[in-house]
Amino acid sequence: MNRKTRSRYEARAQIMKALAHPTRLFIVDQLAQGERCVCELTEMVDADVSTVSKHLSVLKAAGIVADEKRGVQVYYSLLVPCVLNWYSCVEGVLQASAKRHLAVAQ
Amino acid sequence: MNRKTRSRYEARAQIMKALAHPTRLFIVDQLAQGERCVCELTEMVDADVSTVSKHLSVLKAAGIVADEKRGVQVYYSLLVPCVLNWYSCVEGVLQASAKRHLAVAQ
DNA sequence: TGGCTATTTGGCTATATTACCAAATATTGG
DNA sequence: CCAATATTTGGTAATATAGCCAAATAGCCA
Repeated sequence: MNRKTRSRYEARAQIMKALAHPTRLFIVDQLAQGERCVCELTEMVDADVSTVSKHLSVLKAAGIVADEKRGVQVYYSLLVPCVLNWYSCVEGVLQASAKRHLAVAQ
Repeated sequence: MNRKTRSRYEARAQIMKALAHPTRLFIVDQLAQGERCVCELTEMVDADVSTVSKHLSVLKAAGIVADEKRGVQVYYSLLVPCVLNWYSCVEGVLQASAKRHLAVAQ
């Protein structure tokens, strides 16, 4: 793997990494239904505001969400809805794994 | 977010995390073209065999690849080709980010 | 059997990530 | 301006991840 190839895969991995966290996946799901401010997300997630804020900054840095300040609140919105299409695949993996574990147990 | 919801998102994140590494993404791409043994992948990746082996075990634990021992070699194959569909979305994010950076630079 | 090759596992260190708290910043309204 | 609220940032401790080396394991063949 040469340098150019490696950096391409690193860029991709960076984006995947931004999504590879339960709280961030949850946030993305919420934003799929419409924009939300940090306070709303914080209440839904049930973690410290600073924690949620940092999760949002990770998603923003990856280019997955956008933020817009309105008054004292900051509203986040989903910039790339196509990530939602991944779920069917992820669920497929989960179900296949479940089946496999079942088979092993028999 | 209640316990059940959280564990569902954790399961999903686990799978995403397994893919969120440049080397593992590269490996998945190679396996998309057909099964490969650890030694072949090691040569392509250019890292220690033990490192590649561990990456493969992460992918296997997530249910993304399967392994089959044939003689002294172990061949890995892609169990879930649908992950390849994610690339178009990832590339979209990357291009959008590039555009945004360009716009900021102006 | 004994040596050779392929792979995995254990151990270790360096680095990255996460979560919380506390403090800083920004905006609104009195 | 001051107080109150929303958000971000800095600091820190706990945990997770990644890479390498060395050692263990497994199969093949002379």
